[in-house]
Amino acid sequence: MQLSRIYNGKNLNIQEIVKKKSIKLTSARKEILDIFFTATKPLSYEEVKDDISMDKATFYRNITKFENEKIINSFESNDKKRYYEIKQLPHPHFICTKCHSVECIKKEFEFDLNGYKIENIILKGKCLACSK
Amino acid sequence: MQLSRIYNGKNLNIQEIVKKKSIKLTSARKEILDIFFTATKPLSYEEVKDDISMDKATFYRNITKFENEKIINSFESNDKKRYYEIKQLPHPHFICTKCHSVECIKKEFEFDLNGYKIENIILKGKCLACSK
DNA sequence: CTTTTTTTTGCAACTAAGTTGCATATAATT
DNA sequence: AATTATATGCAACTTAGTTGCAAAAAAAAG
Repeated sequence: MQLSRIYNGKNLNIQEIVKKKSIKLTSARKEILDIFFTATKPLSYEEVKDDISMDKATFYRNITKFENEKIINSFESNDKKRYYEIKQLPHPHFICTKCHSVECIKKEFEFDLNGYKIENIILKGKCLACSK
Repeated sequence: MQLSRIYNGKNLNIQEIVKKKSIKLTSARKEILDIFFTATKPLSYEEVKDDISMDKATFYRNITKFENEKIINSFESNDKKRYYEIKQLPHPHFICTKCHSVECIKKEFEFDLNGYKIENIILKGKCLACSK
């Protein structure tokens, strides 16, 4: 189990992060955080359910807690599912309207709407494979 | 009932548009198109249901048809609802993560991801009222 | 370390946006 | 006007996510 990773520019482990947020580190929460810390893209419940041992109610309740504590970030896709990722430096996401794949975009993107606070940018369209 | 509007740069009326797409012009479809032609922002089924006389099955089936015919465009919001608008020149949308309001953004944007075909840009964050 | 209190978990039942099957109604075609 | 094709309403269904509740696990108190 990988317990540490770059998080907001600092190399922290799960215990430290959770401690800072005063969340009890239960085994269910360890499982969830471990999966999302090692993931390279946002994942839905469907994509992780076979790798976790808890009930879906527990998964969703913990995810909600992590979101409130700003450890996890989420957004809706076209496929009616919600996708979750560890909150890192803000970056755009791409969602394919054909195959519903979700990717992180490394490229810089700036968009200034004065007065509005932009938290996430989602680009929708056809991914590399689907636009051929 | 407003039956014409600028559509893809041309001033067409509903009959002409529907004719071009070879869709039967039923009264349910007229109702739907009229609402979306006069709307100034994307709307969900919930927001229009009191202004239409058809069953929700009919609404969704027709919306799906309009999407296939590229008359209507849709995207998912944070509130689990789908939002629909008449397909016009591509423009970004803003979704408030607090009050769930949906707006069209007039401001120009450009984002080039080579190989990817971008169809819609969705900015998520706090709207003017909610970021105070 | 044992008891009490607080938080978390699993289970099952629920919610709500959107979908589907089917018989009937409406629109377009002949 | 009759025929054929398509659209509609209704009710039943689907499914991601939520909620109530009793049991289990942690933490706090004694």
